[in-house]
Amino acid sequence: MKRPVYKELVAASSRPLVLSILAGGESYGYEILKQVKLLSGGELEWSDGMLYPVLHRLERDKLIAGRWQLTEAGRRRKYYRLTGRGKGQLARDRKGWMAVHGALQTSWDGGRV
Amino acid sequence: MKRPVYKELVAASSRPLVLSILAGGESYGYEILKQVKLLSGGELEWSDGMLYPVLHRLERDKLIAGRWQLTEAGRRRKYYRLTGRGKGQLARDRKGWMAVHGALQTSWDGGRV
DNA sequence: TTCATATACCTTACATTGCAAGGTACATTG
DNA sequence: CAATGTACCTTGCAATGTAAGGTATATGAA
Repeated sequence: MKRPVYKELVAASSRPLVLSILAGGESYGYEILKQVKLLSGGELEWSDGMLYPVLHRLERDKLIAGRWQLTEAGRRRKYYRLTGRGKGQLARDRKGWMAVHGALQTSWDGGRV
Repeated sequence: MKRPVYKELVAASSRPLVLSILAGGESYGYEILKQVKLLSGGELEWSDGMLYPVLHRLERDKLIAGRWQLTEAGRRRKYYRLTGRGKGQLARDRKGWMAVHGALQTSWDGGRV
């Protein structure tokens, strides 16, 4: 049984990862869950109870925009796309992430600055 | 005025970064704050109101161990060192971080898996 | 002397977040 | 007809940083 990534790390990566996935084209909740698993080589498995509130927040903040769609099979889906604001936020998140990653790398390499 | 890193990212990196700094030798709160700033090239500036509770939690969980010391100047400091448990936690945190970082990198590179 | 700055520690109220657990609904497969 | 997969949603709980406040001492400048 794989030990899951600690939740603070999930919280830190959820927005950049969702925005980044949507930067590659429209997607919907259930599919995003599978994309995250695929992107991480199976290392990350998000719960849906965590993802849907994330999507609602991102939509509320106008970083993504959603539209309901019916599949031929008769199933409802909510497709999301990245907005202009979302693109900007993704760039900032990425920059912040890389800053922290750099600090961690440096400290892991022995901490010589 | 620099926009600070979002708080979820601070939460995700605080434990691994503190443990990693202490893996390089004993240190104390005030100094750790400066080391973080240095390690990140000035990109990260933690507040002390965030760090002290982190140190208390890590000590409570036996990942670090503290001892009070008086400087010649007459100032009190609480020095912390990494414990065996702390070493193990650092290794796991690092693994988790790299898993998430890998997923982000892949998605930033275009998402082809 | 007096004032500001740096050192060095601590705590509380508040908003935010993932997690666990629960729910609804329909299609497909055995 | 039962189990599984798809696809969405919500609530209660614990944990966390932020902002703001506090205490205390040393140093250096006006």
